[in-house]
Amino acid sequence: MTTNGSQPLRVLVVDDEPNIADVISMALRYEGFDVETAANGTDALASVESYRPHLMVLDIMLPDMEGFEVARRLGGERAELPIVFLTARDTQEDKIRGLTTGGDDYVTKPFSLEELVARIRVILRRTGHSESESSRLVFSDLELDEDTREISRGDRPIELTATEYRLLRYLMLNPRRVLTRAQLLDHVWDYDFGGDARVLETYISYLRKKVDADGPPLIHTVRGVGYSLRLPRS
Amino acid sequence: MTTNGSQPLRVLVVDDEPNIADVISMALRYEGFDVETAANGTDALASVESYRPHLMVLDIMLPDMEGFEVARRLGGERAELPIVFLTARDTQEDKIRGLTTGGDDYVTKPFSLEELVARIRVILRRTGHSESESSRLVFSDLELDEDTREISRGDRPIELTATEYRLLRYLMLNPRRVLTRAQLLDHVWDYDFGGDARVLETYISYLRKKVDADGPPLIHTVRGVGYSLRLPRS
DNA sequence: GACACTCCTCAGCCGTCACTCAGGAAACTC
DNA sequence: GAGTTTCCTGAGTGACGGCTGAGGAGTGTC
Repeated sequence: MTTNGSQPLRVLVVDDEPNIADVISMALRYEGFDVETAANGTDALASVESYRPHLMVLDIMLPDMEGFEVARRLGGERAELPIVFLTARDTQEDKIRGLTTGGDDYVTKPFSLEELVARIRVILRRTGHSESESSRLVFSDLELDEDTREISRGDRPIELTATEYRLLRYLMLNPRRVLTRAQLLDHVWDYDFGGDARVLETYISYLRKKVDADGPPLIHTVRGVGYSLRLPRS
Repeated sequence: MTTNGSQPLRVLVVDDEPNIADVISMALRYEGFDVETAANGTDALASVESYRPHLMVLDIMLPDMEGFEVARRLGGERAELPIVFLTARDTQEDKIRGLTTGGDDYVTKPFSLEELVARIRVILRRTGHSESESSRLVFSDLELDEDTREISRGDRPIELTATEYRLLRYLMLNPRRVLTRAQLLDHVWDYDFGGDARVLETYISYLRKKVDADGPPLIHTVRGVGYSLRLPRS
């Protein structure tokens, strides 16, 4: 679904916390990207030279230098390498502003993997690196536009909240596949979400009310495992 | 959106601060221009020869010579190369006025990227290099003329302040797409703006009062994400 | 120097959203 | 069919995001 034909897109993930770097790179590999990681700014710069990534995920806080410094030292190559910055929530946003240009974006920690992957997708699509110029996800008569965030079932528009949107989007990215509760919680909720796992059920319930209100149900429970987006097997 | 068919327009960016040069060149590449940079006057002159840009963005303060000097030394080519000068806010404007010819313009630092790109667009359109002869942005019954800066909704003219204009223009350049708060702040406000992010809400409020005063609302809030210019869904 | 205007800050209000909780329904087990 | 586990969903709540009116600082104008 996300393969780029013959050449997978290369993403360089730069974060000094191994846990974070691993989680991100695993998610991206799963999405069909080729991934390398670096744990500090020096290695990151070297890796840009050798690995030639199409996009970089760059933590602001690195042991040897700030992420901004890495971006600055890229010099001319900077222009061709879009960056998704990772920042702590309390970081002043103004530090980032001005350093992010048309192609860049940033995500505040803690984030959900869905959030991060979605941002990466949008950027790669805009910079023309992605094969799919369309931003629409379609399953049966259910459609989701990632640019405008508009959702519709048949002709009927559907309004979703932010969390509902992330959940439905993740389901639509993996149609027919059974997604475990753990997968859903990991991808849709922030990675440090420690709350009750039953939120998921609540939000599945919300989604059903809005998405499966009329028409055959698309959201199916797989008891003991998780949920799946599929057509009813009549 | 901004591609020029087969031949992208070439812009030479001359600034000795790498951060500034990078930000500008990234923004312009993102807008579909072909970009080269130079860090001083000597390189700039050489690059004009070899690169043959359609337009030059030229900082006044360069390590080896003033931007004016660069312009002067261009000699005969000067007439065919429009220049957007970058000046510090405290520079005497009369110095610039004397040196800018009909096709030129200037922008004071710090500027917003939208501002700079808009000026470049206007100049290229006037010199006949741009493919789009129209300077009008239209969305539904809302119209914005980039040359005259006139805005109207239906038959009713709308008066906007400078910031309101930049904000509405950026929204109209990206109709239907959801623009994040970060994107809006990056593009509409000066690149070193460090103030409260809530300005954005204030200006959205102003715009709504003027633009959405009568007629269906076009400016929509996407909670937790940003804003979007779109028609109400049924 | 008075005035007008624009930009931005600030604070209070309000609605909505994310999440929790609990009762009960459904499904599986034996 | 009883017991157990899993899941569904309505109600409730705290907190956050967003809107807007008021006002201050800065700048240009006459």
